[in-house]
Parts: sequence; C-alpha cells; structure tokens
Amino acid sequence: MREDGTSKSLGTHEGTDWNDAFQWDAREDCEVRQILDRIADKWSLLVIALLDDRTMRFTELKRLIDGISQRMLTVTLRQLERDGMVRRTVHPVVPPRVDYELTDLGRSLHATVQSLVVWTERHQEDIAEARGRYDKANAEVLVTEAVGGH
Amino acid sequence: MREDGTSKSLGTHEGTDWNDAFQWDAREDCEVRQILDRIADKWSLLVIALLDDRTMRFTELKRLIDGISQRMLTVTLRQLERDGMVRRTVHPVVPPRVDYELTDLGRSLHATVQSLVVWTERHQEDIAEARGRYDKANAEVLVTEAVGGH
DNA sequence: CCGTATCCTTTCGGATACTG
DNA sequence: CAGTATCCGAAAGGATACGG
Repeated sequence: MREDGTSKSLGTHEGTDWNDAFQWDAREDCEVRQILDRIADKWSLLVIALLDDRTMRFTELKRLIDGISQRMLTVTLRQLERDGMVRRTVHPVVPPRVDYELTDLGRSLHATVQSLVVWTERHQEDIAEARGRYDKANAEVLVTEAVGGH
Repeated sequence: MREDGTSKSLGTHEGTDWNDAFQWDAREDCEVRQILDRIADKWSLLVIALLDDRTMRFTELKRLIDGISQRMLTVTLRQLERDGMVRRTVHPVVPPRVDYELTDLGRSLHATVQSLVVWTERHQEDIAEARGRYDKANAEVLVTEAVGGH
C-alpha cells in the first residue's frame, strides 16, 4: 500500500509559518504514531502496569485482567515483546511455565506514561464539566430545532 | 450494556499484594482510558498540535492534514470540543466562518503529551533494534520448523 | 499451562452526495 | 465554507475449539 512514499501530508509547505508539529506525527509509519498506537490499544497499558510491579505468568495476567480474552492477551504480549518492552522466559517444564517481566525500556515507558495518567487525574473534573456543558448546549439545540418544526 | 456494574475486572482480590495500577485503567468508563483513546485516535493529536500553534479554520485544518476526510475532521473536532480541549467559534457571516482554537486545557494536554513524544524519539532506536532481534529470532523458528518437517 | 486457529460481530474510518 | 447523512470495506477484538 501507499504507492507514493513521498507526499502524504506534508506537501510542499512553501512559506508557511511551519511549526515542528509534523516532524513526529505526519505519517503512519512514524515511530511516534506506532508507539502511541501501542500505548493506547485496549490492553497494553494494563499489562505494563501490572508487570511494572513484578514478574508474572500468563495465567496470572489473564486472571488479573480478566476482561481480556486469551487471544488478546497473547497478541498484546507478543507486540510488547517485539517492541522490547517485555521479556518472555519459557521454562522447559511440564506443565509449561512462562514468565513475563518488564525490560528497562518497558519500565521507562511506563514511567513516562504516568505523567499522562497524573494529568488526566488532575483534570478529569474539568473534562467532565466541559462534557456536561457541551451535552447540555447540544440538547438545547435539538429541542429548538424540534420546536421550530426544523 | 454492562448489565452488572459491579464486578468487571477487579473481582474480589482478597489477599493479593495489590498495587495501584488498577485505580486508573481497569474499566472502560475510567477517565484515563477515555483520554487515552482520544489521544491515540488517528487524528486528534495532529489537530491539537496544529492548533497549539495558532487558531485555524476548518478548511485550513483540512488542507494541512489532508489525509483526513471531511467526516473525520468534523468528528475529531467535535470530540475535542466536547472534552473541552478545543473552542469552536462560529462567525455569523456569509460565507460562514468557523474558528477553532485550543483551550488552556487543550494546551496543557499537548504539553503533557510532548513528554511521550520526546521519550519515543529518544528510544526509537532501541525499539527498532528490539524488533529486528525479534523478527530475526522468529524467522529462524519458522525455518527450523519447516526443516524439521514440523 | 500456554498458547494457536477459526469464525463472527462490532467498530472505525474513507468515499460520496447533499444542505444552509 | 462548513458541515450532515448514508453507505461500505477494513480492521479490531471476542468466543470458541483445538494442540503441544
């Protein structure tokens, strides 16, 4: 896909007062986008948060997260392992035992993500308030339209 | 949906050495999860990054991002507006003119996200290297299986 | 115990056409 | 110009069954 690797969204951007925003998020093949996708997908952060505490086995994670399907836990762990966030250790015993633990890179990522978590906790009231206002205003518009026969 | 609002993923967790990871990400109705979803969706960050520079009109954003469809720009802006990140100002003129600008909350979020961007830039080589190792190791496994008649 | 393979539903997002 | 409405294909993710 993407038969032209050249001009996705930057274009020629001649004399514009260009900011550095696009250095990091313009194309999908951008590193930042990929990490962001990993961070934001439904389960990765949960896994990282749990493993930041201690090493865990597959079934432990499965049980603690529990909304997760076996398939998605596997997929999530494989992605995290591939990106170097998680180390997977297979113990050749029966029944099989597989340990998962965070790498230094994974721990570092988790620490960084925490600042976002803190931000969210600190501002969740502002957000809730904003949503309240928006929804209220929007409901009024709908009512007005209905009354006016639209 | 979710007919039982009680036990989604915490369960009873009796005497486990429980960490605080789940305070912020266990359920989908959690604030952090919602903000994360917004941050990670395909276009929000791009919009925020552009608006952090200056106020822009709908068509300006459309042109600058340009991979985006009209529909998704509208949807993205509405979500950001609802969450209090973006302020939408309609000027009652013809042809219509609508300005979008970041609120203080939006600017604050953008600043916070930057730390993640910086982290990614700083570690993208580690990640690329990890992927290289993983893919190489994985390819060997496949070859071994094939040779062994699997 | 730790997965993989398959199927199937749900969601996301692009294309297109139409309005004030 | 700045949207809304509708349709449709692609992808994410859950359920289930099976394998080493």
